[in-house]
Amino acid sequence: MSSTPRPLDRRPVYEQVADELLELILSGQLPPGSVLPPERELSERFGVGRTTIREALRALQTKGLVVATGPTSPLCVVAADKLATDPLRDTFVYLLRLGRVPLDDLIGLRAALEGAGALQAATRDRRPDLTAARDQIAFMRAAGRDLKAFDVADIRFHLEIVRASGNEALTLVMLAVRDSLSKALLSRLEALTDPSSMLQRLIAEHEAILQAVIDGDGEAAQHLTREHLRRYYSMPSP
Amino acid sequence: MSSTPRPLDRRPVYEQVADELLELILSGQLPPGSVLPPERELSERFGVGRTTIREALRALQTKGLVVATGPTSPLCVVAADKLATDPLRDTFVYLLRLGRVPLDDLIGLRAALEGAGALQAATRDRRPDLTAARDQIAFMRAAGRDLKAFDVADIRFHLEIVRASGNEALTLVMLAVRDSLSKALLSRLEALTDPSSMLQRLIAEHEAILQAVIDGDGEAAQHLTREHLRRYYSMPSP
DNA sequence: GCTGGCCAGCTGGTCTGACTAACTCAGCCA
DNA sequence: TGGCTGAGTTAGTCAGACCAGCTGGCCAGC
Repeated sequence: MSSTPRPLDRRPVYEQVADELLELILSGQLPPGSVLPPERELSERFGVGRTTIREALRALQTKGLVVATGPTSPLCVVAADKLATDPLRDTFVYLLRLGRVPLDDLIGLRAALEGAGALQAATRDRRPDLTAARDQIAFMRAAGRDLKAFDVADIRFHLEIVRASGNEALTLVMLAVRDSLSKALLSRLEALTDPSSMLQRLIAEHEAILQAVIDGDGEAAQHLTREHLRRYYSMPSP
Repeated sequence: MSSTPRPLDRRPVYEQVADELLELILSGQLPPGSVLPPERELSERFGVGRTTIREALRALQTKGLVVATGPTSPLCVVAADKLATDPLRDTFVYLLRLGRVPLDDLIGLRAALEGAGALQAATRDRRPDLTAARDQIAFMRAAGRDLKAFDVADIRFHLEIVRASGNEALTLVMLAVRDSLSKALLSRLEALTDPSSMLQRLIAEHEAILQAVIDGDGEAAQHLTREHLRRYYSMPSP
């Protein structure tokens, strides 16, 4: 009776289909930006029902590898530059909300990432372009009491510093962690009754960080960044 | 005719169902480890077809929030401590294979994470327990020419150092990055014809890192870790 | 009384066929 | 020429059905 020994392909079919499609995407046979065949065609091609195809596609969609372009148009493979900070951020949110990691650890992770980014930016061979970061400090000054505008410039400044490290992976993870934190913490600044002195201090800290990076003092850049973030996230009651 | 203004719930129903289930999980109304109701019951309760329920569950499953316990048993909410290194690692794999981030950036990210972990481990208030890390160095020595055994101890050593930082988030991300790298790179050690001298050097580097952490010299611990990893990943041709 | 096997019912996995709503585009009409 | 119409295609959704594996209870045989 062992004519078909069934070498343990006990995994559900939709998983196998998802894996095959995944490999087609990762191997480039379904290049980024290309449109996937319609569900019914995939259904025929794989010899499985449309339900199964849909569940496989849903998995790929959740992973951020394929995206819907319109209500009734076929899915398409995500363009490489549009790919996936969302799943990263979501994972951090889940880890936080399910109590797998404490909030302080996420803050520490952001401090570690940005500290390392500043260090790398300050010490890399090719001097990074920091005009964008400098501009953000000017925006912070110009913001005056406009906390919203200040916050935008703040966010942008930190992004530019990490970006100056030239490490795309560092940048992406930092963004994901920051987003997950901002989902957990309401903006600290808005809790302050008289934010102006705090804003002055934040501007000064940003300036110090930028200067350290410009001076190529990686150690200082890292340390200032870490301390700056730690203070920021423990703000109203330092 | 505007009796039902349809306030723009244009998102597909399975997404809305997934969001509701997600919120039930994150809010603790479906606590970790609890069993989800059967698909047919969810179908009735939400007033949607079973197809829709299944697609929503598939999304949650892909995010790693619910897991199948058996071939025919209902899904259950993942236990907090089992949650999600996989989606994290997968994301890095996709970023890498789709060319969104270069390999060197991922290596740099791991160096940044582990460097920061070593720094934190060396400078935290409460002295960390490093006996496990020390043991791993002994195992490396005992491994002799057994590259497999050496590698296991190597992996474990790095894990213990980051774990000594006390930052769970740092540890999780580091593990995910490392796994994604090991999927991209075959073990460097196996490419060497005469690995013994290299192994000696690696052991010495591990010892130096451990010593720096024990000495509380965060800066040295960080620097040694970063350089160690950079060398390791560019190994056969330094 | 206990054990073994049988059976019914529940579950997820899968398929089929059908319908709806929205998009696309060719072709028609003004 | 330019706008409109209608057919075709598509994802989204549903209902119903069947299978395979597991669970629990029941019953016959020891």
